[in-house]
Amino acid sequence: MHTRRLVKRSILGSRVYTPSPTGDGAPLTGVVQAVKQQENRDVSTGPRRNVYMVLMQDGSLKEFSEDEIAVGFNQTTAKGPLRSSLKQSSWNGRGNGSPLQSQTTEARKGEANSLSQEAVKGERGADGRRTGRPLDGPERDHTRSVSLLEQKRKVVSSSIDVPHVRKSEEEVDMEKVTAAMVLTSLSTSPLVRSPPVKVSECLNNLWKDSGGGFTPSSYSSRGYWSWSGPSDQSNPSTPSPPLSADSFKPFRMPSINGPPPDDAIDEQDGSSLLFDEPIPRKRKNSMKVMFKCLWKNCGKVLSSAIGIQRHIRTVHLGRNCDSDCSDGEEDFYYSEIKLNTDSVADGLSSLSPVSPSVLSPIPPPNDRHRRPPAEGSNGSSGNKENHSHAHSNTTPLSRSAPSALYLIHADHAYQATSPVTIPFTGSGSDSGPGSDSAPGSAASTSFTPSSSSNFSISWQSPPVTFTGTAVSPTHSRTQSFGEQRPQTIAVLSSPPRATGSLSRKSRGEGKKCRKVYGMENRDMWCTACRWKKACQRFTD
DNA sequence: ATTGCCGGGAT
DNA sequence: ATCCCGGCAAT
Repeated sequence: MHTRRLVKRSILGSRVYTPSPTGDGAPLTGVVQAVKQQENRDVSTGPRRNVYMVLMQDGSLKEFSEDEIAVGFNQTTAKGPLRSSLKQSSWNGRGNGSPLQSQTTEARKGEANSLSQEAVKGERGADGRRTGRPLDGPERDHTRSVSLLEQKRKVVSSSIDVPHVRKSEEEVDMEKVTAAMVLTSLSTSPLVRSPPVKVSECLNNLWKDSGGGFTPSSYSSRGYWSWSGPSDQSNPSTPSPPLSADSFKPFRMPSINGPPPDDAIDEQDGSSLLFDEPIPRKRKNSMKVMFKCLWKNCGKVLSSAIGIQRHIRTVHLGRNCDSDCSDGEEDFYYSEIKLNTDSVADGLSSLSPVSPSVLSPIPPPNDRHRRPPAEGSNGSSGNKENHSHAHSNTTPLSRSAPSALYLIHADHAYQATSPVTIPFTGSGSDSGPGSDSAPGSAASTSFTPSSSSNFSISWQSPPVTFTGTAVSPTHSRTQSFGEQRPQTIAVLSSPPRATGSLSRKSRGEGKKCRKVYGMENRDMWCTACRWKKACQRFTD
């Protein structure tokens, strides 16, 4: 998306010169707050005449026509941006509304324009900036009502000298961030998200301070969003509206395609979605996958596996190397969360084709592959058993958004059982899977989630297998009986592990090789018994 | 505690 | 593929 192009067209927040009200010829400077577009109704002024709301130095708001003001010192360059910024203004048609309200909407668009402010500033140069006067009493009162983001933008644009040389890396970052923010704001509810920029500081710096004040540390990519980091950690029950991430994710994709651009992006992603939208919105097609950090007290949720891996690797595992040197350990510390905003009832039924192994939030604590985060900081002794309760960490999550169906998909291979094979005993050489002699059994094994768009999950078939009464019709006692179990009938059921204990073959009652021959005659056992597999000789 | 055997590692 | 074993669950 061409952020830069879009962005360059805004005039909002730009400093302009206005004719002196006293007519003494000394121009005043002001900052464009909004643009009114007087459409054809005002024919006298010509077609598409613009009126700019300009916040003057003395705190007053004045309207100026397009002809009366000039951006910066260069009047000719002003016209372009001025005119083209029409569509960005939300003031139009809302002139009677409260300024704050309209600025709220406007502010979000303003975020997209922050870059343009740099561009404009480049044209404006230092001259215009220095004409500002120190702020004194009345001005402060007035400017307090100016939207926060507006302030931020202005500060960024007016107080930082950004030489073009510097634009290489940071600007690219900024563009990404900006793009992300714009897209986020477009897709989220119009709730005001107050930026963590201190208003008073901004106001103070707005006019008088051209140098110091606001230092855009790393172009606010990390600094700007950093508030959610600590609070997130200390407050696991932070409402985490995955739906915003939901809508956010598609826009993120392009940036993820390449080499993961920047840690800040990923981090910010998760952070912003935790912060962004306290009120989840319903979406139609709302099955999304998020990745939740299972580390104790972390619970960070990111929308990309890369991001969460990086998060775990850097934050928890304390590894600084990039993703190449990952040994896959991160995999143990996050889990996939499937978010479903449909009703729970819907969720369960609609879910099964999508992810069959979705049920238990976290693999059971006895899982030996899942190591507790031992090497963490100081290794506080309580951590270990806590980790096994990692799934309980998700409860605050679900509590905070009760309408959403949270399904944590443990995607590790060891949790999936082998594909269901339906051996047919007897009949000599069973010619392969194609034989459809058993209606309804074989066909179900190769289930392709046709309706579920583009999930490329090549999931194993569900593990629930009934072992039919082991009809071993021609029960030969030869060792070469073969390894297959007789007649295991697979049944596809949607919540595969719900009947977990059934997945284990019920214990055989009859004699087994071990019983019959005893340990001392182990060599007489059937191979399965020797291998501690299900006995094939004395099947029940 | 014993036993059956699943899941997975080693070769 | 074969062999072995840890460990779970049923008994």
